[in-house]
Amino acid sequence: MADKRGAGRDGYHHGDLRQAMIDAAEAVLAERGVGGFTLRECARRAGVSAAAPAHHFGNLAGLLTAVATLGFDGLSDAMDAAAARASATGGCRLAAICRAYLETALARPGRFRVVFGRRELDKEDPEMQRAGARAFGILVSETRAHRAGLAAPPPGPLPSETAKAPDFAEILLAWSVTHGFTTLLIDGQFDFLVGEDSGEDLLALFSQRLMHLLGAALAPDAALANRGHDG
Amino acid sequence: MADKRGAGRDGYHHGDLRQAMIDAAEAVLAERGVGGFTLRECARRAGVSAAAPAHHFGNLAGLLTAVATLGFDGLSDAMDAAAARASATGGCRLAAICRAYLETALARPGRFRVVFGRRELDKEDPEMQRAGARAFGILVSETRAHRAGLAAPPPGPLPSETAKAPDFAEILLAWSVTHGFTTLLIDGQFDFLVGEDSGEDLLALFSQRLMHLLGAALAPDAALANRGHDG
DNA sequence: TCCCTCATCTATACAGTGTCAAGTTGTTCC
DNA sequence: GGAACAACTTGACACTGTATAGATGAGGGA
Repeated sequence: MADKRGAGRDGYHHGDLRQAMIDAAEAVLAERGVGGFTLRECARRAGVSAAAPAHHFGNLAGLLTAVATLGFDGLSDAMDAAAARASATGGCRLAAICRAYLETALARPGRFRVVFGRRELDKEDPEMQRAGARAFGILVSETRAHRAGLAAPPPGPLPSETAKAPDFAEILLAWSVTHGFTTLLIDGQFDFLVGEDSGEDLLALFSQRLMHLLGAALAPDAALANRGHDG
Repeated sequence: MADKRGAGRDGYHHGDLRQAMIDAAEAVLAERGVGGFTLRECARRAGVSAAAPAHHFGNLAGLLTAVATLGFDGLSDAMDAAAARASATGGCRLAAICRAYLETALARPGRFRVVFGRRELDKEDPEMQRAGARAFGILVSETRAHRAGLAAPPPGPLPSETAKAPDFAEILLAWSVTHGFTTLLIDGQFDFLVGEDSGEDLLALFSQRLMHLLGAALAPDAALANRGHDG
């Protein structure tokens, strides 16, 4: 007999508390942000005592790690879809995944902040490691294919095995500019530069300039031109 | 009569609690990171009750805002010094300040994380607004001078008044790549790419590639070459 | 000299947090 | 049907940030 608490809740046992906690966590993150995130509040929304989640997640870090895993996979899914769309329309795949990275983070800032270290996570968790490796693998293979002038990355060995290739500096720079722009935008660091309402303009500007930047800095011959400057 | 609690502590009153709290905050940040930061722990180290700091900082956010102000000014000082050094040795000023940004963050990761939004700050605080505007002003003027082919930025109006200039996209990208690289490096997101001990190599690599990237993407003619790509 | 004022600090209390130990409930399997 | 076990509750603990009221000492005017 499901009472009004929601489907699956039929008395003492919840039914699917793990999923309910994750849903509640996402809702709390969306409403109150990372700073206002609380394990007890999530348990309250799932209609369960404060100690109940411990059986599924161990502790607070465990729940956040599950959210971070979702975040990584959300990034990967969005990047994959964007790359496929770009291939279909003849656009640049690398620019498309960078823009997808930014848009995904903008759609769920709280989740994105959980992924990128704003609170303690369990970095040994195998599921999260898999999701993280998958997301980074997309960045690696797409950057490499872009530099090689290929239409799309060929199927090959796992990215983590080939990550120490000599061109990983370009991969890091492509990721850095995307991640940096995303982080600064989400954290409102650009607010005193542009009005609140011009977020769309900023996004379009990013895409446009990013194209040029990627084209100029990550071209196949870029790694060979080694100038003698000093810092 | 100063007892063993420290200079200036002569009984009921502390003497310079404000500075002592800031020092304690920096120490706690260095030891335990942002996540382990606690107002009560700082008060404990300053040899003072938990409620004492309220009179100087209002609340926890007030103390963190003071630390963030220090962080902004630390960034500004390091960038100014690096730019002057670059001018003296004939190096690229923009690359020098980007590298200084990275090195300053690496030297005090906890302080850097406080500056960039890992915990609640008082964004209306005038001192912090001044420090933030100063740091960003350096980035703006140096990027603009770099793009104009000048040896150094000329004295002119306040950067905040001219920030909406048409070339602010390039300023944002230069900041983004530096900030993104810094954030990812500090948060250990590159750890599975490179070994723990090769931080120096990564820093050198960053400087070298950054030079090329800045040269290619932020050259004076870069803004004019507007290709018809679509995201 | 005394006393008054006021910023500074202490003591105490309160609601809220994460986590642990022990007990309760329901399911599943023999 | 009973046993074993996972899932959940209850109650407690140490800890947090913050509010309030009271204690302390420094400085200024008479």
